[in-house]
Amino acid sequence: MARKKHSSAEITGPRIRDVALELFARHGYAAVSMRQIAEGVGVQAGTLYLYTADKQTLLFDLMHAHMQELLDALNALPPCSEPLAALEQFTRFHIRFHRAREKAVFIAYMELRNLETANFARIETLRRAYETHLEQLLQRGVATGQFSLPDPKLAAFALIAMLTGVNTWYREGGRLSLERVEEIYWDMVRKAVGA
Amino acid sequence: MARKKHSSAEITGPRIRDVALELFARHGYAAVSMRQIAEGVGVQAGTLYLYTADKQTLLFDLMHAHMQELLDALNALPPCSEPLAALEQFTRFHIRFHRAREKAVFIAYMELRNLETANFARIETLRRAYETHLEQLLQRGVATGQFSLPDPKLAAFALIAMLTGVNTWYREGGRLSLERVEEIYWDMVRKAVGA
DNA sequence: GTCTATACCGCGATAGAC
DNA sequence: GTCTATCGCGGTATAGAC
Repeated sequence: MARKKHSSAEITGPRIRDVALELFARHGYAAVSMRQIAEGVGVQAGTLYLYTADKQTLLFDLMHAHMQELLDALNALPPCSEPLAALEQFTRFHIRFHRAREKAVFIAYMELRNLETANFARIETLRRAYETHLEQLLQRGVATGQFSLPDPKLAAFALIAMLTGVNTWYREGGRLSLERVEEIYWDMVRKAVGA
Repeated sequence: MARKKHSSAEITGPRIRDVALELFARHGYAAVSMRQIAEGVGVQAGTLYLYTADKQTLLFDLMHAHMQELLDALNALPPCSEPLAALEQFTRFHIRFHRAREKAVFIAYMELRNLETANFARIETLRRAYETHLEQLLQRGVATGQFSLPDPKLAAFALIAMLTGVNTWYREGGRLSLERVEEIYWDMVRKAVGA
């Protein structure tokens, strides 16, 4: 069976990234060794280097894939020209997307300082694109008079920080369903922009 | 001069904490070595162990001192029974206090996972006390009918995340003064609670 | 109180057998 | 494709001289 020849290789690459994501999120990039990752995958440490150039590249690839997925998902949302409806869509999307990727989100925020300069710049560019999307949405609402905001840029920062904060306290099976959390946060977002 | 005998000891302890704060904030606890801290202080690595039991204790002491200072400063604010005025006072206090302690704040949020279980529990207790203070303030405003909030606990989480987020983008000498930033955030906070 | 020296360990990464 | 073995380095922490 010639097919068998490459089957484990096709599995090992993604497995390495899964294990690294888990361990980096739990203990932090600097605190996790390549040997630990290898143990989680079930291979020897040297084997990792068949799939990644080095530890830094492994971190960058995880963060880059996450940010790219975030932007792709944002752009895949149904178009929505009405500012208030667009803001509600963004709010619910942000909470759901980030909630479903708790580990990747954690890494994307916490491990920025462990990226080498060039890698850092690439991730920051993607993050800025996301922030700018919200900022422009808010500006449209201000232009139509539906929102009342002294500074749309700061408002974008403030809202993103507020919404991402859900990840720090939300636990599956807790007091509130995620749907209910979306409702409560949307209520605060709507009021905060003066709509 | 017998006084001289202990003078350097009285200086070295705080110096170690200053340097550790700086390095932990910049590179992360796990990425910083005791040798680096010693070099920053200007002593040999072994000397650090005259002032701290180990690296973990050094981290815990920094975080604990920060959280204790935060609560002490909060409790030292002039009493304010009127909910709207109290919320404005809290908003401005939070932004100013956190802005003035950028490094300690960063560590207090980022290095929680590097604390051993017992140390983690102690820090979490202090953090919860701070959150509860805001939650109860919001509840008073709901009780008087001045605030309109579906869930004061979530609102407390949301507002703290939003306000702490200032630290991620604010830079001295940037487009806006801190006083102006306080105004803009207070405007959003006031609206978000339905006041 | 600070130094030098060092024990002991685990790190990232590579070489070469199979 | 994965293994074993290893290089060279740097980690935390301690011992003992001064």
